[in-house]
Amino acid sequence: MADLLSVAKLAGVSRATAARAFSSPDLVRPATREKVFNAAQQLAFRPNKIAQQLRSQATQMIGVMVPSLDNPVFAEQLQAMEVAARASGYSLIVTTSEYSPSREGDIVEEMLRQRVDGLVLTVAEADNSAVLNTLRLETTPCLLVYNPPGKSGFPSIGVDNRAASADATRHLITLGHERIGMVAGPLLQSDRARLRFDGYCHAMGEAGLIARSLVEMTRHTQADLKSLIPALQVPEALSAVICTNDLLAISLMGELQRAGFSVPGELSVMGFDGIALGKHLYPSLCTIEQPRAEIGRAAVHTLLAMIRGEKCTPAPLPHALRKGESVGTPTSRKSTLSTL
Amino acid sequence: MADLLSVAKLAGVSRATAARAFSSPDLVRPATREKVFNAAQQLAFRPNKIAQQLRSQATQMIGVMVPSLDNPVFAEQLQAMEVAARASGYSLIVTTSEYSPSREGDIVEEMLRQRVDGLVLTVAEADNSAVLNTLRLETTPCLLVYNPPGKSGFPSIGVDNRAASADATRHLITLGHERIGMVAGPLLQSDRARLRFDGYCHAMGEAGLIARSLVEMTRHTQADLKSLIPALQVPEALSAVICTNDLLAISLMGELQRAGFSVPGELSVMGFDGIALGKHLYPSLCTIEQPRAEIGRAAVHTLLAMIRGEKCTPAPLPHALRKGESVGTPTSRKSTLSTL
DNA sequence: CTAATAAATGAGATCGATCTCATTGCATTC
DNA sequence: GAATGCAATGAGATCGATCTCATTTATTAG
Repeated sequence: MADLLSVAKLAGVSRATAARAFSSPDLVRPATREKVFNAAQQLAFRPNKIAQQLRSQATQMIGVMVPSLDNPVFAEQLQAMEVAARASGYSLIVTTSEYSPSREGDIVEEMLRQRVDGLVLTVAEADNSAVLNTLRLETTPCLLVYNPPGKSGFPSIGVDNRAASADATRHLITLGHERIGMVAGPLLQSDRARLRFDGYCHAMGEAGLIARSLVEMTRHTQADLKSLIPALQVPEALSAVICTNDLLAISLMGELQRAGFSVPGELSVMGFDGIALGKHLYPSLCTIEQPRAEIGRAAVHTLLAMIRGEKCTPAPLPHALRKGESVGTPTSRKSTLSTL
Repeated sequence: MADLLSVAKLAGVSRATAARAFSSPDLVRPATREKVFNAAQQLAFRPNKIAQQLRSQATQMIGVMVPSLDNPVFAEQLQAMEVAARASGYSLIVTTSEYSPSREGDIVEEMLRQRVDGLVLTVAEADNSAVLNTLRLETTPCLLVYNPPGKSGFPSIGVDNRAASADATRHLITLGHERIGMVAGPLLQSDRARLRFDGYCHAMGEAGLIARSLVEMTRHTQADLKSLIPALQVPEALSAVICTNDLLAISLMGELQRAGFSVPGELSVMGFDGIALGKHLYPSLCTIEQPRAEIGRAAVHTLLAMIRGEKCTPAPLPHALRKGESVGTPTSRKSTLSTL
């Protein structure tokens, strides 16, 4: 691959002049500039970013780590990030921790070696995170996404999980539900899932209702969900459940219907996240919509500001309650489902 | 950030020795090695990949371009790619073309400037693609994913779309369906969607059935899908439709049900892709499963082989027919849906 | 037409790691 | 004790672009 030096030679100028023809064309006489451009054309010259990065000590690359791209909530965020980053001349190095805190460290170390200009991370646990403790000593700007801001001290982009979950709960309460449960995936270890549980408890208490102890599943598989159904058939009937994320809600809804229960007739199901697909299902998923694309864009723009050296304390982004057919009033219910 | 030179100084050795302590420890006397390691530790030395890349003329980075991460079929592939790449010491630069051929060129150029060791692309049109024509002149290994192998001349990872679609059609025919339609998204311009239409036509002809002219939607929105429903209510009733992808199938299914039609009672709906969510819906989506994760892994391994200089002509990966509740027999049908 | 000033260009260093080649040091052998 | 050999280390070049500073060329003024 042709480099600047060969272009310069062919054009009969020095490296410096050839470089200037590209980076500051107005410092170069038009005639000379043309000679350089022609030479570059002939040799199919393509500037080497690596050399530029080494020289300029900036890579224009953002390191991104999400738990998994199998969950659309992260994929949709990433899609928006990519567009926003590219619009600002940045590229993304994308990695997935597969929900494993131990991998988080290796991944981040690798990205630091690559000298990314900044990091956008979603970690398992923002407080008490090994990676974040390491990063605190580094100068590379780092921004959290979805993780609640907190002791970690890092700026964070996302919604107020506690408030959002409380809103979801109140929505059900307003519809007349009283026996409301919460179902969490295998990731209750996740900080945001816990906040969602908090919010639910808060809203329940506020309405004088009993927050049921939460159903936490060890794994998120079809079999596990199925096994959840009999577990729901005990003394007191639940009329609604909130799932800590949409994937879980959709799966649960499917299993309930498959087992012959009507949603929302016998049980209302609410999700959390607002993945795009939920809108198109029947019944459509009632959920808390996190503005995934907006979160992605805000993450990029905030990080770029941090890279420029600005101090950033982003405010939580607004969530929205997305009504959906998966939630109804409890009145019409003739349930056989029971509480735990 | 501390560099090797400062480590060398602190350790009282030359740069060369310090470098060797890391890259070929056995060439360095144990005592010296220790001095270097200690110095590195003290200075929090972190090797600079950029310098290594410039020197070694290899980045250990793979450039990936997919149309959009909003479609789980790409997100799931990418998830597997990331894990496979990391396992081999490679990183991914991820970009999205947003289905725009014009963006494809810029994106690939950018990745070439970054000197990625190889490219994994999903383009709009493999034959007659501007990007691929450019890349043909380059030495950077390039591999297509999902795009059918063809005139482009680039190796390609994916299933046999034509055969898979024919299998889907035959599945419906075997169940007794005769009036089978096909619904395509806004992307019939996409090469794979056309092959799927071909396969459908082929299987229909083979069974002596009439391949309906295909319904192509200009956009893939809820409103558009809704408008499709009356368009289906003409003279002859369809008993089944195949959608060119799962997202479309899921949305269609939702709209049909919302409009009061029973799936599969009045209309069987089949998808294509096999995104994970389809399994958990009710009715679960009957579809052609592309092995997304396997495709992602194969893409990485094949590309790495190409980078090593091996010639690669990967065989199509096997697809699978995933049975699902969205498809039934036409007998029980009391349809009001009609053909076009 | 020359002096003074501005514009254009070139030489060389730099970013950080690594490779080649030369040199030093130590040990083995006769 | 000198010679031969290998192990360990250092000096310097290299990867490709860009920046600083010096130098040359062009321009304007007097």
